[in-house]
Order: sequence, then C-alpha cells, then structure tokens
Amino acid sequence: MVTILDVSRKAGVSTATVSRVLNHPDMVDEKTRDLVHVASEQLGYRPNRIARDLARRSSQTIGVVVNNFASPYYGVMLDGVDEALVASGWNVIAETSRETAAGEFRAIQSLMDRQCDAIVVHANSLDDAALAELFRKNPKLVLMNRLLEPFQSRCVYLDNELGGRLAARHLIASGHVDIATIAGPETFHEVRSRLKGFAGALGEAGLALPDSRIVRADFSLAGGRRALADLIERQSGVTAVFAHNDEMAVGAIEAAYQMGLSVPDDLSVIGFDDMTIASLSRPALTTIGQPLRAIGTACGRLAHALSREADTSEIRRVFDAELIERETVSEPRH
Amino acid sequence: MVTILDVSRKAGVSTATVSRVLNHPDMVDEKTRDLVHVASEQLGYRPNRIARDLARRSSQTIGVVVNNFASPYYGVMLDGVDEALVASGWNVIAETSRETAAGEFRAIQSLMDRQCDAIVVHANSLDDAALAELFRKNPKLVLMNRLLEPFQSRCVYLDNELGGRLAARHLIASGHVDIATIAGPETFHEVRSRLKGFAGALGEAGLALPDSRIVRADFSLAGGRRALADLIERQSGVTAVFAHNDEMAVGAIEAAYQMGLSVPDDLSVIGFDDMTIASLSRPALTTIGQPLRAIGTACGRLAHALSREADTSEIRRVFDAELIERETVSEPRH
DNA sequence: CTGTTAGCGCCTTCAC
DNA sequence: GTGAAGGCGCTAACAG
Repeated sequence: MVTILDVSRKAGVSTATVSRVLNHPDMVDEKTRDLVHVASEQLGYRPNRIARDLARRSSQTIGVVVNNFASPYYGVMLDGVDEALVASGWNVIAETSRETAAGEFRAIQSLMDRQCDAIVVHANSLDDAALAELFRKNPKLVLMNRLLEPFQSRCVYLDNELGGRLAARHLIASGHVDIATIAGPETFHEVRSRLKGFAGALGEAGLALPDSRIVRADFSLAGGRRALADLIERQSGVTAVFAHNDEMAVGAIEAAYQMGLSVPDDLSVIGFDDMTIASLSRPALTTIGQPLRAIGTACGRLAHALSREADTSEIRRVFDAELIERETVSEPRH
Repeated sequence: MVTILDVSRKAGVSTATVSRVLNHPDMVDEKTRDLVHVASEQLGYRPNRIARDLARRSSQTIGVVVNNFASPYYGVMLDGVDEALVASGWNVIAETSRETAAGEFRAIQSLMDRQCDAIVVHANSLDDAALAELFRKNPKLVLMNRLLEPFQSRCVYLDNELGGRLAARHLIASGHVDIATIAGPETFHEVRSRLKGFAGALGEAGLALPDSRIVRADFSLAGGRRALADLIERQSGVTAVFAHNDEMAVGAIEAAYQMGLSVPDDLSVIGFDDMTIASLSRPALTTIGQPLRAIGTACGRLAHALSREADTSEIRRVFDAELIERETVSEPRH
C-alpha cells in the first residue's frame, strides 16, 4: 500500500503538504501542487479513507438501512437516496435489517459505528418507543416512510391516511356500497393509517367497515389469495376490495377468477404501491401510487442537510398518495 | 464519544485489556473481563470501527457493487450475498454504479478505499480489458454473474449459453421452425452467450438464425413492444420468439395482442430471468430461470473465503439455467 | 494474565 | 506557503 508518506518523499515535500493539496488545494503553491500530483499519480496513490475518516471524525457518507434488498419497494427508495447525494460527492452505503427488530437495531448501530455522518432508516419492526430512544440519542437519524410524532422533522413519509381515503372514495364514487379490505399486519404503522383513512372516508359516506370486512394478510400474493377466499366464503356480498399492496391485490384477483368471479365485473379491486406488477398484470391493476423515489430523494437531502447542520426547512417531508386508475375497478353489477 | 480510554479508566485497567476482552476474551481473566463489561455498559461504550479497521488493516466487511438498487434482479443477488455472510458476523455494504463504466470503476475504488476485505462486483459496462486490469491489481475481487476468462476462479455466473440452448430446444421441441429472438444490447456479455447457445441449438436442428431474425432492444418493456412490431412488419412469418429478459417478453406479448395476434396460439414467446412478472403476467410467461439468490450466495462465500485466503475450491461457480414452462409456448398453428 | 509502547495513515494546529 | 509534531481511537507485539 502506498501511503501519503511515500508520496511526500517522492515529491520532496512534507506529508502535510500532500494532505493539503488533497483537501485544501488553494492553500498550496501551484508548483508544489503539480509536484505532488505527479508523484501521487506515478505511485498510484489512493488516500486511505479509513485513516482520513478517523482523523477527520467524519466519513462523508450516509448510511441507509432497509428491510431487504430484493424488493423494489426498498430498492427504488435506495436509488432515490443515492440520487440525492451523488452530485455532492457523498457516498451512500446500505445494509439490510433482514426484517427483524433486532436486525434493524443492529444495522443502525453498525452504520453508526462506521461513523456515517447521517443515517436513513426504514424500520417497521422496531416500535415507536424503541425508535424514539434511538432518535433521541442520535440527532443524525432520518426515518424513511414512517412518521414518528415526536421527531416529525426527521421523518419523510407518505400520507397513508390520504391513500386509504383515496381508495375508499374511488370505490364509493364508482357506486360501491359493500366494500371490504385486505389489510396488512396490524404491526405496520402504514396499515393502521391506511385503515384509518379508509374507514374514515367510508364513514363520511355513511358506510360502515365492520371487522368482518377487514381481513388480515401478510402482504404476499398467497396471502391475498387466501384473504379473498375467506371474504367470499363469508358470503358477505362484497363487491369491492381494497388491498394494502399490489401483490395481495393480484392474489385476490387470481382467487376471484378461480372462484368464477370476474374482475372488475363481479368484483372491483384496488391495490396500493403501484409497483411494476400493477401495470403488468392483466387486467391492469387500479391502485394507489406512492412516490417512492421522491421519498428516497427527500431522505437523502434531509440526511445530508442534517449532517452538515444545514437548514432543513425547505425539504419536503410529507408526500401525497395518488389514485392510479387502470382496469380493475368499475361499477357494481346492479 | 466515549472511547476505549474512558472504559479502561473506569474499569481500572489498561486500554490493551479492554481491547482484549473485546477481541480475544479468552486471553483475559474472568474477573477483569466482568469489570470491563460493567464499565463499558455503564458508559454506553461502542468501539469506533473506523479506528479498529485502521489498526487492524481489515474491516471484516464485503463490499458489493451493483448497477442499481431498484431492480430486483440485483436486489435478489445482493440479498444472497448478505445471506451468505450474516452468519459469520461479517458485514456487507453495497454501492451503485448507476449503470455506467465510470460508475462501476468509481464504486469499486470507493469500496477498496474503505478497506473492504473483498469486493463482489456486478459489472456490465466495464469491458473485459478494464476488468482484467482491476482483477490483476486486486486479488480480492469477485465477479458476479459474468465470466472473465483469465480470472475464471473468481467468477460466479450463469451458464448463459445453456440458457439460450434451452430456449431454442423448447421452441424446436414444440414444433417451431420460424424462430426469432429479441436480444439485449450487444455490449452485454450475457446477450452474446445466450445468442451463441440459441443459434447453436437452432443450427443443430438444421435451422438458421439470420440477422433479420435478431432484433435488438434495451431490456425494457417498451423495447420489447417495438421489437415485436418490427419483427411482424418484416412479414417474416415468425411463429416463436425468444426474448432475452422477461420484461421484453411481456412487452412483445402486449404488442402481439395489439396487432391481433394471440399468444401462444399465433405466437409463442419465451422469456429469460424468471422475475416476478413472469409468473404474474397473463398468460403466465414461459421463461428461462436463473438462480439469482444462489449466485449471490456463492459470491458471498467466495469473497469471504478469498478475504481469509481460505480454500475456494468447494464453492460452486457455474450455475445452470432452467426451463420454466408456463403458458406462452405451444405448437404453431399449422 | 496484564501493562507499556509503538504504530495504523491521515489531518491539522502551530510555528516559521 | 510549508514543515514539525501531536493526535484521531484502537490493536498488537513485547515484556513482565
């Protein structure tokens, strides 16, 4: 490994000077600057970042923790974060929590240990109390796509209540009265918010959402399938279903077909997320879209600002869900 | 920040002892070990990883570079790498190349600067020569899903030729004679291999693959759509198409429908990758699957072994593509 | 088993 | 504008 010392010797200057041409080029004479450049190129010198970070007590990197890498849901946000920072020359490094509370905790710690200047975390296993504790201790934490009330200013999130409301209103506007929902696990804050908005909008229209019309599933295709089967078996006369993500919606549609129901003629279905499968499945899925990339970008900007203790007031933190009409919602049959 | 010195003082021992209980607990007396544990817990001590890495000249982390995070194609492999290493306590950190050669280079450098003990790289913008240069200089580099002949032992990849052959054989076995392909950009090594296998298998069956039956597209849905339209306009009488990824296949199917052709009755289509959309689109896509997660896992294992200079001979490096029959291939009409 | 003592490679005051 | 020197927090011989 070629070090700053090697370069300094070859250039006939001190290590301090080499360091200066790297970090404060304007503080050094042009001639010596060239000398150093030549020497370091000839030697193929690369500054040891670890050493630099240690001396500076800063790493110019933003850490991101996500549930997993495989899902484009996280991937798109991750790309958004990266996009926000690439221009500034800062790095982003990502770690997985493997979808457990312990993993989320561990990943955050690991990124802190690496001296990340700020950390963007997507957490849905850690509960509010645990998160609050972490946020109190570390002022450079940003929460991605989740709201933690006491630390609002460091949260970037989708207005999930609005999402739920939009779904309900669209179904109502299409003439539905017998409406059910395939919700995600209760532990997810998104799920609670969506449910709240959904039930609220139904209520405003004089419609109820009894427990019998709320089925829980695990965000998977198979879960959506089972949930719809459940719903139909209950003979509840449901004509429209709001699923909390696109996969479950597609699963529900498949199950409906298998039971001889056609979508949207016999059953209207609306999903959530607007992932690729929403536009690719047939019939194309009507859904509630969320601007994941923009959310990621905002997180990146917020983290960057936080790490430099810059102003964060101009950074958007709440994003609107949006109805995306495609082919799976129509008027009920009669 | 609480340092090892604070802990040592509080515990009434030297920093060396604190360091030992952290890294070589068996070398220190149980009593003093407890003393240190208590002290460090009371102070909320967290070892500074940057400092540790600098002193050790090793980081116990594997870096991974991928084209982007948004595509599950990379995400699944990334998760595979992580999966392979989580048990060993090693970390993986990932960076994006943003799909440019410069980005690939930059990301690799960046990970090297961070003293990653090994680096897994997915590169398809860098050419063989540039990669070879990097691999020569850095013995701890692993190439993910690509073959670089001179450094075979550090490559983990899919047998793309086999994939191409499987696609051709399946089409031939189904009775097709007029066969075309929607290939990816020529710059992708996978594309060249698949084409080679595909043309080879056709040749074995006495069928030719003239240039007029090779259409290039960019791996996108829209690209697939356009490519199929091209093909049909040429009036080539094609009855079956092999697309180099699932997205293009789905695009081709859409275009076929729009032109009044039914799939598979009028046109058989086979994709590549077996991503989620293959099983979710309707009709469900027949495709060539590749074990992305396993490939990622193998990369992780290889990188880990390399970084410890352990034996790598037991690690699988070549993976087989596999035909996955669904609904988009049938016999030609007459 | 434990403490002392050099570093690891780089940055940054402080003099000159 | 430049060099000397100390320090960032931790690890790893080397003695004892």
